[in-house]
Amino acid sequence: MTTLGYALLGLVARHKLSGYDIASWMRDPIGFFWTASHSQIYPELARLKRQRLVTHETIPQQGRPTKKVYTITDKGRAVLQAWVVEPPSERVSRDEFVLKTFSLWTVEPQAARALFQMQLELHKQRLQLYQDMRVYEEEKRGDELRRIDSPAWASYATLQRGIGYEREYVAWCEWVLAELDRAINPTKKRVAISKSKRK
Amino acid sequence: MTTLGYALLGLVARHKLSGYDIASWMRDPIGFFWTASHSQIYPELARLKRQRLVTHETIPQQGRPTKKVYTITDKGRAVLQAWVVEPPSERVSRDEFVLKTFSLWTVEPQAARALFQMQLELHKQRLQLYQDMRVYEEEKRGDELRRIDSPAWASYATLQRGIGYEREYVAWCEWVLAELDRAINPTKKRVAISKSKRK
DNA sequence: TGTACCATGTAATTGGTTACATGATTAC
DNA sequence: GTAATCATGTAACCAATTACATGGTACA
Repeated sequence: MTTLGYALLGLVARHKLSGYDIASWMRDPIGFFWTASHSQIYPELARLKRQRLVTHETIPQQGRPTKKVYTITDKGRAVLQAWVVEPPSERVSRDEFVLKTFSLWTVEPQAARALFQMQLELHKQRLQLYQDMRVYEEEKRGDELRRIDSPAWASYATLQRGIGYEREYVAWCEWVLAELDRAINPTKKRVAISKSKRK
Repeated sequence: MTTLGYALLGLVARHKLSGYDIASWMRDPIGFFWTASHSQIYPELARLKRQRLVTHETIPQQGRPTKKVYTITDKGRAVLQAWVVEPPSERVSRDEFVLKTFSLWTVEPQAARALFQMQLELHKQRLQLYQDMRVYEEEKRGDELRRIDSPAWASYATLQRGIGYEREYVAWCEWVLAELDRAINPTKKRVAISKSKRK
């Protein structure tokens, strides 16, 4: 079984979904840390079906291609549960941007600054988005978010991780920018820039 | 050019290194967010050489295989610099553990607890390690860490990211554990468990 | 008339991991 | 003796991305 397989099981354990539906969910990363495209999803669903971890109904439609709607089987649920509680195989989380930072000493501070400014904006935006999602979920789900056996709670837990991740990324970008600024305006005892000091 | 190629350029821009040396550095992730094994490194070095981005001296040794020590070329440095300031292609950072969390609602709270406890310890350890490294670097490098055109500063910047990442991961694990505990000891107004409250 | 959405697949390519292959030296 | 370190490579496999392939409906 591949990790993608478990991702798909995790989705069909929640809802009946077609391959197309799954592909739409996974265009944005599910749980904020996993994506896949339809070209990976369709063959994987076929594999899951051969292993009897999912079944599907074939639903003919008027004026649209026939679709297959997948459901998890008891065997599938058991396999999913076994995987969930298994300690994860720890692979490095690669981050191209941090790798760039590793060689940041080779470039002009001004260019580095522009780069980090962009990245800061990107992560600020995502953070804002996730925080809005949190507010929305809290309002919409209410008590469901306190039941750890509800899918809503699990999604909320991954959302928390997304928020923490982005918040930390933002803070790090700001730290690097401050370092770069220190080098760009050489020590003139920077006074009263407090306007941009939005903390 | 592949991202790995730039990682190698970033290393040989700092020191003269053999393929073996590079493989040793990259067993642990460089910049805390990139690894590679020798089977990937040797062919990539050959490719970089064909493109004249690196050169090597062949160094025969007594009682050891001849080694090739690589250096970056001017062309290589130019290519590296151009890549560094280029905005990164944004790929999702996959995290199998967060994906497991997405399906955590399907399993027993006790099993989930054990899982998160393990993960918490793991990230606490890494955090401690990184923090020790920071102290060590600060003592050893001193003023070099204030010069943004020094490799030491760049490494320090990536270390900061590693620390932030792990600190946030720890906080998130603790949050999930608190949630799980809330469900495990049903609302008995948890009093005086303060012994295990190590904050 | 062209773009977006619904719907499902296969093929080619790239990047990364694991395994295969060889062989001397040093330290326990 | 046996494991770890030094030293370099190739081959096989797997996962993920990008491209190829088809075709109707809805909407601006």
